[in-house]
Amino acid sequence: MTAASIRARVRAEMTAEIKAVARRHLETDGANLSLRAVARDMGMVSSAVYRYFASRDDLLTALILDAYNGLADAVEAADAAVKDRGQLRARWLAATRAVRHWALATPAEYALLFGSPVPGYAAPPDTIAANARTAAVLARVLVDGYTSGVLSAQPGEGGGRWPARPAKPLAPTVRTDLVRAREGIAAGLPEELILTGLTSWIQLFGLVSFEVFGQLNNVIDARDAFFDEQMEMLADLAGLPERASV
Amino acid sequence: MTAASIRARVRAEMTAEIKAVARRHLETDGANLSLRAVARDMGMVSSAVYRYFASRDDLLTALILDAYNGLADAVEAADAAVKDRGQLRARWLAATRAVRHWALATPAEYALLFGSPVPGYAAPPDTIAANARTAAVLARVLVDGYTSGVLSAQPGEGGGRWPARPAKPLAPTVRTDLVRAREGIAAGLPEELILTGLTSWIQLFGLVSFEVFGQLNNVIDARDAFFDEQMEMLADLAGLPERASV
DNA sequence: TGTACATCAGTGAACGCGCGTTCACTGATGTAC
DNA sequence: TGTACATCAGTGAACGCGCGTTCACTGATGTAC
Repeated sequence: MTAASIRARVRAEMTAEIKAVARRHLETDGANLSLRAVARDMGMVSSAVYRYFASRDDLLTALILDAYNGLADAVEAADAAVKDRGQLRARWLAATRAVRHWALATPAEYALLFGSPVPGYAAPPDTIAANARTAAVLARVLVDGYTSGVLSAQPGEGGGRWPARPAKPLAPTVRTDLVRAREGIAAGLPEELILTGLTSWIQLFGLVSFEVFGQLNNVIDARDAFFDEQMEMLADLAGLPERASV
Repeated sequence: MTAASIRARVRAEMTAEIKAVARRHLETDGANLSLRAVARDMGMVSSAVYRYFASRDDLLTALILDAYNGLADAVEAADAAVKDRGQLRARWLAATRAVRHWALATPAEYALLFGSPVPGYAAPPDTIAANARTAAVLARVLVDGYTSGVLSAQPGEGGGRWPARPAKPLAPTVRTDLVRAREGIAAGLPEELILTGLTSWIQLFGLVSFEVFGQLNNVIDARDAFFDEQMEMLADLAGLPERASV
C-alpha cells in the first residue's frame, strides 16, 4: 500500500468518525447540530473539522445522505432475505418492518429525513435518488405481483381477501401524477396499483412517524402487533395473497 | 370599566401580540425561537418579555397550546357547518379538509405539533386534552353513524361500498388499547370501528405531514384532488354511505 | 377630591455562554529527482 | 539512498455575532384612606 493511499484511508476514517460523533449529537440536539461540540468530542480544535467538511451544512448534508442510504440498505436487505420471491406478503411485511426498525433504532436520523424540514436548509437533489431506493423496494413487490399475474389492475381481483373496488374513475390530474410516478419506480404498473402503493407508502410512514414522534403515547401500547395488523391490512388492500403456510 | 380591568385588558393584548410575533418567527426559524428576536420585533427590550412569559419554554408552550386549540376550533367549525348531521360523508370530508387547510395555512405551527419533537422540550399534559378535541370531532362521525344504525360493527356492512372485511380476530393486546381509546373519545363504538377510525387518523395526518413537509414534491401535484380521493377511500373503508345527492 | 403608597411595565446594563468561520502558523508526512 | 520541496492535518487566536436570564432602576398607573 502506497503512502498516499494510507493517508487517504486515514482521511476516510476520520471523516467517518466525525459523522459518527455528529450522529450521536443529533440524538440529543436535533437538527441544530454544533460543529464545535462535535470537534470537542473528537478532541480536536473546532477549525480542524474544516479539513473534512467545508461547512456545517455540508456535514448535515452528508448525514442526511447517509441516513437515506442506511434506510434503503436495511429495506433492501430485508426484502432480499425472503428467498422465495413469490411470497409477496412476506416480502411486504419484511420490508415495511425494516423501515420501522430502522426508524426506532435511529430516531434522530429518521426525524432528519421525515420530520419538520430544517429551516433555511435545502436538501440537495442526491437525496431524492437515495429516497427512491426505498420506495423502489416496496414498489417492486407490486410490480412482481403484477407481472407474474398474481395481482390484477383492480386491487383485490387477484386472490386477495378484498373484493375489487367498484370502478370509480380517477381524477385526470391525479392520473397524470401517477403516470409520472410510474416512470421512475414502478415500470408497467397500472395506475390503480400505483395508487394503492402510494396509499400504503403514506400509511406506512404516517404510522412510523406517529410512533417515533410520540403521537402514539398513551394510545397504542402494543406497538409491534398494531404495526403488523396495519401492514397486513394494507397487503389486503393491495390484493397480496395470503401466505402459503401460516 | 374599572382602571384595574383596563390594565388587565392591555396586558392580555400585549400577551396576544407577543404570541403573534412569535408565530411569525416560527415560520422562518422553526422551533428554535428567540426571545430576543421577538422582543426586537415588538420594539421592546428583551427583558420586558419576562413580564409576560416566565421563560422561553413558557412562550413555546403557550404557542403549542394555542395551535392545538386553533386546529380543533377549525375542525369543529367545519363539522358543525354541515347542517344535516346525517350526512356523515360530508362531515368526514369537511372535517378532514379543515385539518389540511389549517396545516397548509400555518405550516410552522403544524410542524410544532406533528413534526419532530423539539429536543429537550416536554409538552405539558394540557396539550393532550387539546389534541383530543380534534380527534373527538372525527370520532363523532363514526359514533353518530353507529348509534343511528347506519354503520355496523363490521365496517362495510352498513351500506358502504366495501363489503365486510372477513372476520379476522384482533390481537388481544391491540384490543386492549382500542378499548382504552374508546373511553375518552369514542363512547360505545365497537373495536372494529375504533380501529377503522385510528387507521384513518394515521392516514390523514400521514398525508398532511407529507404535503406540509415536502415529501409530495415532484410526486403529487394535484394535491387537492389527491387528498379528496384519499379521504373518500377512507370513508369507503369505514362504510360511510354515499352522499344522497351527488 | 386629594394625597400617600403599592403595583406594575418597561429600561439598560451586565453575566456567562456558545456559535460558525477565517487565518497565519507548525510540524509531520509524502513526492520528485 | 538522500535531499529539497510540496502537501496536508491540526493548532490557537481572533472576529463578530446571538442567546437566555438576572437585577437594580425609573416612571407611570392604580388603590386606599
